[in-house]
Amino acid sequence: MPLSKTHSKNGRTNKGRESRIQREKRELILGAALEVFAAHGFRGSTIDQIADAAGMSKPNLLYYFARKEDIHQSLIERLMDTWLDPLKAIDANGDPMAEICAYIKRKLEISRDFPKESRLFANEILQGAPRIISMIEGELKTLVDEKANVIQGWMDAGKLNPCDPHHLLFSIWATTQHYADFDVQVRAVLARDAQGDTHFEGAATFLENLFCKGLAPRN
Amino acid sequence: MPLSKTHSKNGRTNKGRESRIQREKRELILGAALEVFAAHGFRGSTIDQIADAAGMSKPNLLYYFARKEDIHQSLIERLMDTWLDPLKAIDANGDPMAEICAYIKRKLEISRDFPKESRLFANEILQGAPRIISMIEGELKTLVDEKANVIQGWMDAGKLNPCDPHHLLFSIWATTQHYADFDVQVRAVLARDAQGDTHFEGAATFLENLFCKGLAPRN
DNA sequence: ATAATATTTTATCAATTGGTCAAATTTTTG
DNA sequence: CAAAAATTTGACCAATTGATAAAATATTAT
Repeated sequence: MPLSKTHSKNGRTNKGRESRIQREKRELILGAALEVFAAHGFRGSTIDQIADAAGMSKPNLLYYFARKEDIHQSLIERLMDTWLDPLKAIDANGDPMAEICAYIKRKLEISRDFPKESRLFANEILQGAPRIISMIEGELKTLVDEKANVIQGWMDAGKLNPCDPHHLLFSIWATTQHYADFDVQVRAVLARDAQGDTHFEGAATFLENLFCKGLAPRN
Repeated sequence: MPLSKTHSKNGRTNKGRESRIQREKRELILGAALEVFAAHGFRGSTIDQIADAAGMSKPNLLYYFARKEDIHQSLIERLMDTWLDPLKAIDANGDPMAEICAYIKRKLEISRDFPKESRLFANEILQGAPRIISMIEGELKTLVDEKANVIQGWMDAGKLNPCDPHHLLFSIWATTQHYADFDVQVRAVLARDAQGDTHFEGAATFLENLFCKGLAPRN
């Protein structure tokens, strides 16, 4: 008996549990979909491509995710934690300079370790964020405003060179995510002989230098 | 007699000239295509969408550009000048700090005045730059290496805080283009009442501050 | 004006796309 | 082992997509 309807609609088996196969195959599909969506955006990606990349037939894939949209949604959801965690981790009680440097470092590590996730996010934003705009306007904005206040407090206390905290966060996002999103260009321009992820070290050094000098309070 | 073959293959009319109608319609199409490609990437955009946006029928559009690829190619080509000019304008004989500040300002103005072009470029890079990788590895890399040398010279002369010039350029590209490419997110996060392009002023102030302090030589 | 040329429309195509269905197969459970 | 449930497959479908052909219309040159 095909259970795809029951299964697909609530994402559960009859007994209310996910089988081992389901867990594994869903994971397989999400991995393949991440690759494809990151490279072509939502509209530019096809279910066939994802099924191919996952090594399964299209109807089989659709047994696990009833619609293309659902796969994308799943990816975005699990991406969000990865995306917001580093910002959440900024500690209002820590040393201002150290906190911001640590944040930059963490964001850069995410670009290095999860470049496809970064490109998935970038694609979504570039295309007008149709599927995550509410999260951006809600959860993200709230969190950003909160941390911007923390940073503003540090500046008011003379512990950081005063500047707009929102733009500071933008510039940290931009510079760090650039290494994942514009990876092709970065590699082409640097084009050293052996180029694994070596440029990430150079980037870390450069960014620490830039932001440390740029944010150090005037004495 | 339908001249689409002759016309489409070499982009010229029989008499070797472009008619007024051809000039105007091509322009109309490119404008519409820029909008669509910037929003959905190459694969995510359809000829129908572009034709709709240009207010003409699909076959009529295909009379001016025989293939979807050709429209995209045309856009990319005319984009390249806009993209490389500001970098070319960096003057080795100018004042280092002033030159870099001016470069940042110009790049930010381009994000403000040509956001769709920026997103078109970002989409192309994100998707692996399949259609412009040779330009990146060739013309762009050559130019970047040349200007990186100029900047290195300034650092060696003690006129700039020493750091990797390539990463410096990356960080300028990233921070300025961010305001075009991630526009939706920027607006959502800032979300002030009246928000035309006001945030570009804030961005200019912030970036000048950041890079000026970050690059000023230690005395 | 009229012939030549350029532009636009209508109709159409084959391929691709997101998605469905029922049958076949495999896995799990009793 | 057998029955039940879960998974996989192959055959389809309607809509969309990139593109073409030919007829109809408009423009330009003589």
